[in-house]
Amino acid sequence: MGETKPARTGRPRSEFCQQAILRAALDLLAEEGLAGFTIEAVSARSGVARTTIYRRWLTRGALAVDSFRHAVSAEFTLSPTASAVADLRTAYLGMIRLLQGQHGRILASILAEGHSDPTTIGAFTDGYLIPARVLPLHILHRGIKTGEFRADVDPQFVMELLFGAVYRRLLLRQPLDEAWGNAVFDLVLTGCTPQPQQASQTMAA
Amino acid sequence: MGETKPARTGRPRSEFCQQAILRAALDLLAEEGLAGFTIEAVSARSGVARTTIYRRWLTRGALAVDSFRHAVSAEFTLSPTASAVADLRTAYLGMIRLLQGQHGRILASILAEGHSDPTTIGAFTDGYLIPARVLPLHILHRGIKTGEFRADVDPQFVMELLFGAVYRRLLLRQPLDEAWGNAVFDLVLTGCTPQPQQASQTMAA
Amino acid sequence: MGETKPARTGRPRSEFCQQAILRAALDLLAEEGLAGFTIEAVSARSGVARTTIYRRWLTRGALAVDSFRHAVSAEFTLSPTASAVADLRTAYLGMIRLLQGQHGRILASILAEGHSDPTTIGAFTDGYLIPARVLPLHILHRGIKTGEFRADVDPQFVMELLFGAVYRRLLLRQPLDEAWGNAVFDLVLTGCTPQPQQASQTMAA
Amino acid sequence: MGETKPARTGRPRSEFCQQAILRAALDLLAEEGLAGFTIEAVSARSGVARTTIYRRWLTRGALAVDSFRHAVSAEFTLSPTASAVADLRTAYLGMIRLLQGQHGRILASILAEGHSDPTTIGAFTDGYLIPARVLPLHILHRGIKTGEFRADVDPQFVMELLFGAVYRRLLLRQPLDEAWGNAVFDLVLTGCTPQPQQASQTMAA
DNA sequence: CTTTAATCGAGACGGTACGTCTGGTCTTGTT
DNA sequence: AACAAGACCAGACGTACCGTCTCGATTAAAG
Repeated sequence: MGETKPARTGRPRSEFCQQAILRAALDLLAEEGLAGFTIEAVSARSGVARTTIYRRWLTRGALAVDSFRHAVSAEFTLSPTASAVADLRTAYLGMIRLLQGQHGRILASILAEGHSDPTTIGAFTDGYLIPARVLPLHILHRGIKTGEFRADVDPQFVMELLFGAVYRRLLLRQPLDEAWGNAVFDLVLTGCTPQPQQASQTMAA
Repeated sequence: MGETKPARTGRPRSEFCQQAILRAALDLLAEEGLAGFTIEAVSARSGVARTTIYRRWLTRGALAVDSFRHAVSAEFTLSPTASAVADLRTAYLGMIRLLQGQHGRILASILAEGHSDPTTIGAFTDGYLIPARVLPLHILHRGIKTGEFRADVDPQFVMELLFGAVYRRLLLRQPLDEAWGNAVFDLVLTGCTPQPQQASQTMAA
Repeated sequence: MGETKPARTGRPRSEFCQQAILRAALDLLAEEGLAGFTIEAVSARSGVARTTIYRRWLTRGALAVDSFRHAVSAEFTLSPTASAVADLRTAYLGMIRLLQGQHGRILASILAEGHSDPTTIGAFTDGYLIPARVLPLHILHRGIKTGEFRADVDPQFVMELLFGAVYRRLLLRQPLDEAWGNAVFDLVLTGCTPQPQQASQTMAA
Repeated sequence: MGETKPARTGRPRSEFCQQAILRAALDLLAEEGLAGFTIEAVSARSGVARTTIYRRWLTRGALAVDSFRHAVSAEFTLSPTASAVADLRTAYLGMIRLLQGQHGRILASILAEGHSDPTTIGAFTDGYLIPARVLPLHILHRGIKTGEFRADVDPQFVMELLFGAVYRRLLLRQPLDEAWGNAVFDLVLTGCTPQPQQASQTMAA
């Protein structure tokens, strides 16, 4: 990888600094949101010089995304069952549970920051969204094969609906709870499962 | 109204300034997003003194929300037809069409700003969301009465799903197009219309 | 006078306002000096509208000078004795006593303000200094006639020395006390009274 | 000195900036007095960022005093003669000559600023007045020893009278000229030199 | 007994400067 | 090289007053 050998010579980067910075960034994002999430503040809180942070992250957003990944990583392990629907629901509710606390606030920060800085959403998409989707997409594809889901269902599209509702609540500072998550899941699922008669045709008429 | 007599005395506020400020704010939000949306910049662009802006809006977010309302107001007129479903779809697609351009960018700005400033989402909810929902909610209630929608459908919840997907795309800078809008609408609708057999029960099993 | 008929018609100016403004101005100058002496503050404290103050005084300095005059006026009555020197000393010490408190602070304000605004020192000179000097100058002239003072003494110059020392102490925030005042008076007097042999000639040699 | 090692680390302060700021401050004070002497203006004129100025001087007055010192420093060299009186007169007239131009205006600015800000007069006293007095006080003490001045003369007090008159003229915007300076000096001197008979006793009587 | 004309309170308005905060860059010496 | 420390430029923040202006509401004397 190009990443493995960026610096062969000179003093190596301190792993200790890395941890201190990510920790401080995470705390600040959780406590005060974007407003308090300032390179200056991260530096002060972590005890690492400002220069060091700038050297490692080009933008505030990149640091935020890395902090989020650092916090969420290794949170997920899922033991698959026979039912793809059940597995998906478990994964979805797990995510909602996670986002109820600090992590939801941080995710919202990233989305907000992304509005002014395209590279942030790039980093978020590539660094988190896509990897995180591998598992649920896999479940969906499995379900399509077993017939639990309709064949014409677009897995990406399903994810979009499921999480669109979540993002909206996060940004509007409305609470996420499991009952609500189940309701969202149920409604979306209804549109994904095989049914005797297609409803949408009638409507378009 | 209680609003008509807030200040009987003193020099009245200039309506000209009001327009100039809202216009400038709108343009800046559309062109540069939150980053360029600075009171200083609004002042410079509108030719109105900074103090005058501060006098009228307590926060940047409040100004953003007002700009958005000012721009969107009187965009909507809907001639109802016999079908509640068709009316709702028309309204939804109309909104999507509107948000494809500048207005989408501005709405995203408001959501982003709202992350750091709770009053902004308050202003957005009270000043825009709730009033704007009156019409679609009315359509939904009508549809429930006529049996086009299932009786146990929560209109608020339906709106949440429909627009959650939209907000998510706006924030992730993904394009809104009508085909996509129709697909969202179809899927959500499937979960709202009467069906021979309830799907979700089977699934939860 | 040109002053008696500036406005024959219309609503006459309120004497009550005049008093309230001068009072408030005086208090502010005494309490906070020039820094707190703001038209806004005078307005707030006096309860009189800002416009009204601007209508009556063209500059801040003019108001300050008027306040000082208003406060000092009618403080002085002097019953002359046989000795011009004694009368002058009495007047001088009386002035020092007066300037020990608030009035000294206010006088310093006027001098300070005058630095940035020439009209203020004009107003001070014409409105206070010159009238206030009439009495001491009269005493000095009397003393010259009686031979208590040397014939070649310039009364204005004597006043300058006596009060230069006072102004200096006021501006450098050093205390004025009567012992000091007496010392100043004695030293200056030595240079004004007839003496057997002229000292200064020897010195210049 | 404790001053030599206040900050060993970090980027050292730019001497170039220091000079540019002091120069600009001096020019502004001379040209427009306190009114135009604004941190903003100093920054604009010197080309140095506002923050840099704030970092180095806590108050406007402190900067003014430093500017004055910077301008006056190394103006004075005096070659002592046999006569203490002559030396003192030379020093006094030298100072008056210096204060006739820009420097007088600047000194007045400092006194004026000092009225609202005690730290300014503190800085002025400690940073300029006291050091500048060393030489004349020395002359006076010498003169007392040699009998040119009376033994009971207080040197500080003499200086006070000499310069009180100067300050007064500066603040009242009256011109300083050498003839006047000589007259002040003569009069004050008369009170300091040995005389056949004490005048003040007669007066108090 | 109306005009008439100035005063008064209230507050909007365009400015200017304040002092603070953060961003990003740079220049030191130290590790 | 990386790192800590901190100077530096740039620019927006929100506040405080400035002096001017527009209102409507008083208030006396003149018509």
